[in-house]
Amino acid sequence: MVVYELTDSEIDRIFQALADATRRDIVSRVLTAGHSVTALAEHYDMSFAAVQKHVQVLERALLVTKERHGREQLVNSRIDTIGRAATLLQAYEQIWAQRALRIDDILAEDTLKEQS
Amino acid sequence: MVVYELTDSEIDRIFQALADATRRDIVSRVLTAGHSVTALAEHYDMSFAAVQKHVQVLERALLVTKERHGREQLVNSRIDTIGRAATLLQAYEQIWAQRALRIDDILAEDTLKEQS
DNA sequence: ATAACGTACAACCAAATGGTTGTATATGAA
DNA sequence: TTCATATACAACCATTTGGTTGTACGTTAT
Repeated sequence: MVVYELTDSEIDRIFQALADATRRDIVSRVLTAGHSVTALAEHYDMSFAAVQKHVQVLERALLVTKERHGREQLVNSRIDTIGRAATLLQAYEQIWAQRALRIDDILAEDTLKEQS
Repeated sequence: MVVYELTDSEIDRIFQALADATRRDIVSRVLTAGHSVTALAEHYDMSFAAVQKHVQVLERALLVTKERHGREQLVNSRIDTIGRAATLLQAYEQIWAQRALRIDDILAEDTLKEQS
C-alpha cells in the first residue's frame, strides 16, 4: 500500500465531509458492511439525489469507495483515511502533551488558573 | 471537569472548524502557547478581521478559548475537544476492527467445522 | 488628554453547500 | 423486447462560508 502525506486540501475535504451528521451516519453504516446507495438512502428523510451527493462528497474525501456490482454501487469505508484523520488529531494531542511536560509552563498555569 | 456527550451539531461545528487550513494552523500555534489575535493574524495573508472570524469559528467549535488579558485576547487550545474528536474517529476504527474480527471468527468457525 | 493599539462587529460580496426536481442511462427481470 | 430498478447528473434555489472594508470602543502609552 502506498502511503503519502495528505495535502491541505485533502485534509480540508476529509473534515468537511465529516462535518455533517448524515454523512457521519453513512460512514458508520458502511464500516460494518457495504451498502448500495439506495439501501443507504432508505434511512434518511431526504431525496435519493441528496444522499447520492453525500456519498459523492465522502468519496471525494477518500472516506468511502464505490464498487459497481451489477446495477448496484456498493459503498464501502476507507478505514485508512479515517485513520489518517485520527492520527492528525492525535498529533495535536502529542504536541500539547509535550508542552505540558515543560515544567515552567505547569508552574505558570498553576498561577494563572482559577477554574477547574 | 464536566464531561457530557457531544451533540450532532457540536460535532458538526468541530469538524467544520477543522476543515480549513488556516484554522488548523491557528490550532497548531496555540497548542504550545497562548497567542493574541493580532499575533496570530501576522502569520496569514489576509485581513485581521478574517483571522478574527476564524478564531471565532474555532471558539464556537469549542476548539479554543479566549482569555482577556489587558487589551489583548489570549487564544488557547481546548485539548479536551480535540481529544473528543480524536476519540470519535478512533471509535470508527474500533467498529471497523470488530468487523474484521467477526470475519476472522467466521473463518475460524469454518475451520472448526471442517475439522469435526 | 491624546494618540496608538487590540479587538469587535456590521455590511457587503462571491463562491460553496445542501437541498430540491427532472431527465437520462445502464442493468436485471419478465 | 419491455418494464422496473439503481444510479448519475444538470439546473435551480436558499443559506452558509470566507473573505473584504469601515467604524466603534476599551485599554495602554506618551
